[in-house]
Amino acid sequence: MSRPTISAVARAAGVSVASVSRVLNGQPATAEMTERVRRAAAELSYVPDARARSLKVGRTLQLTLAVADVGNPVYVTMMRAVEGVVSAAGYRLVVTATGPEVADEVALVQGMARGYADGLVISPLRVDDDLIKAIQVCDVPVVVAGNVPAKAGVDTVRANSPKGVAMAVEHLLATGRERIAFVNGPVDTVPGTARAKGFAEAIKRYGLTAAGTAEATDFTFAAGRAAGRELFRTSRPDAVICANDLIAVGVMHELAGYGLTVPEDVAVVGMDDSELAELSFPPLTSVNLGSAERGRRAAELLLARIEDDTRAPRRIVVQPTLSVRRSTA
Amino acid sequence: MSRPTISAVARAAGVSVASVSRVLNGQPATAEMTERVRRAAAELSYVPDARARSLKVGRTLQLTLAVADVGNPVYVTMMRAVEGVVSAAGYRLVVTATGPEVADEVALVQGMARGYADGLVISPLRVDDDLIKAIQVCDVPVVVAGNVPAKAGVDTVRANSPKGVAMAVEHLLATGRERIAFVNGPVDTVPGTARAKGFAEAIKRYGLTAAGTAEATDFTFAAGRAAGRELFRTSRPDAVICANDLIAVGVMHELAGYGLTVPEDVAVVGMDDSELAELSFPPLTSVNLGSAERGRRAAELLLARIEDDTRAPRRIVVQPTLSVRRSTA
DNA sequence: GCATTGACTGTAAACGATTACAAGAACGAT
DNA sequence: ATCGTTCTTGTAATCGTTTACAGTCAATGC
Repeated sequence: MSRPTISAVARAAGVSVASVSRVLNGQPATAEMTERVRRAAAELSYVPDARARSLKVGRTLQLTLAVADVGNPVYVTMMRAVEGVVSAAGYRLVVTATGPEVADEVALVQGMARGYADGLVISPLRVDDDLIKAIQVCDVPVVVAGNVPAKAGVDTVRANSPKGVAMAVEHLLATGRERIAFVNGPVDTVPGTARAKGFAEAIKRYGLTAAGTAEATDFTFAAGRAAGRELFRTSRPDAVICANDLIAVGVMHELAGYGLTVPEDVAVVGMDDSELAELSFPPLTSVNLGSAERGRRAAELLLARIEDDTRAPRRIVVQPTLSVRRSTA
Repeated sequence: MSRPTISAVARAAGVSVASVSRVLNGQPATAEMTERVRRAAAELSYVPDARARSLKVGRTLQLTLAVADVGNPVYVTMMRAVEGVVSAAGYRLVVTATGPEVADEVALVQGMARGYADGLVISPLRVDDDLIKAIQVCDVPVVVAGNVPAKAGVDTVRANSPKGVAMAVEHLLATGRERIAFVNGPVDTVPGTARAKGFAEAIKRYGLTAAGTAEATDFTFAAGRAAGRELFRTSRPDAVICANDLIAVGVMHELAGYGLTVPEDVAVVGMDDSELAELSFPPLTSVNLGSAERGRRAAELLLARIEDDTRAPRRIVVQPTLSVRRSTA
């Protein structure tokens, strides 16, 4: 048995479809009309068809969040934050995983024109001109949680990761470390380049040189572990800053394998301050790049843009904080 | 400038809308017709409206996955598995977080009637008659990843967690442990009751008594930590089985606080064998309840059900395996 | 050369809602 | 009693597609 339509309800209540629609959407009607429609709708357990409704009114009440990897705890944090804002505003959140390829992201943005959703928050790992162009010509509002050039003219919420790296360096120096190494993620990603630059600047500012660097092939535990092995083959730093928490945990595991203890022999700092930082052992000092706040602000920006499409694009920068835990004590 | 519609394309190409639709959907047409339509569509960068299309054809090509907590790594695993199957079949995956309340889940299932998606995989923490009834009367296919009574007559994929707990007990006994404690999650949840039952049966079978039990208020790290504290106030087990990995990690942190080392003083076993088990320190022995496989099978069941709605409901049970790591070495 | 076939193409009716517009009812003012 | 106003309700158009059906036209067979 198929779903009842609005005309079935109208027939059952003995009124017109227009009246049913009006009553169910809270427009004024007599008490008797309201009663009859309500009763008939309940009787048939009618629920309006979202497809038809969104075709007519031009809105789906769905928003999309696109992230590179649903498994990365930092995206989980962002997801929760976005979900909170979005559902409070009466929208449903659709979470999509883009692949690691920038082409996937371009396809996703172009696909938005199909009207699946009323807006998009995208957190791209890699950005190129195609993606920016796709966002610019996209006819549904898009907010980028990440770093794109100001001249692109798109709404943006980003972290200040160079400053975050600098905070980590300062903290390590202040706690007496002298030979600081850096394990980055893939340098052809947006966060990768930003963090590499931040580290280079920070140590230069303090007149230091890097006590070793390595590049993980990915922002994952396994890649972090491999990069840690690489790093310790040639260097003996007394502190390691890592491009994210997963890499940091990988490095800590590797250190344990060499009989080095954290924080006594080597201090380790992660980035993202994800739930993992708290769970890891020892608990990981981590640069909080404000993923929750970034998610929240991005969602708010998107809602505002949906409200008023003529507003000038805004670029929000969320400042980092440092969560000090035992891994650098 | 608003999106071009199919009639704009038809006008530009000098043909009828029906022809445009046919060409774009790959139905036979003359080479010239195909060429003209393709050219006009590309010219206007036309993409068909998903809302209108799904209203007409009655399908959205979206499937929904509903989980209680997007942050729980076990759901992340399941999510990835479902996403893989679903996108290979040409569907988009919509991930929704239900709240912890069963009423939220009922509302979600009822809301499916709006036609947001063509099917639903739901992994409910708590199940009651309302939820089962909602699933039964729901006119879009639903697959439950979890445990519901056979007489409910719904497609189901579930884990065998009693057997999983038994495997953990056997492993601990085989490695010389004698005083086994159990830290459960909330006992009013489906996995909570199943695991409590499994533990009670297993230790009885081996003629043991529990060396202590505690109940975390939630399947989270913080709750696990608190439950660990509770447990060790009164008991001195040499092994602890935990209802999931997050709780296990919480317990391990607590143990470290007492100067007890894992695995020398106390062995710890988690459940779910999530990514966290590998990351934790020491790496956590964990019962793999097959979340990836459960996700995969659930997705396949859903696709099959969409294909043929008359099939008798199936109940699939995925068998557990044990991933032995250092926490019980 | 004409009827028949077959392959394409166009016309128009859906899908299920919302909503502009018109029509009818009720009511008070003149 | 009549008119105008206001409030409620119904009729029908509309959103952008797909698709059943009918129509056109060339090719084929006799």
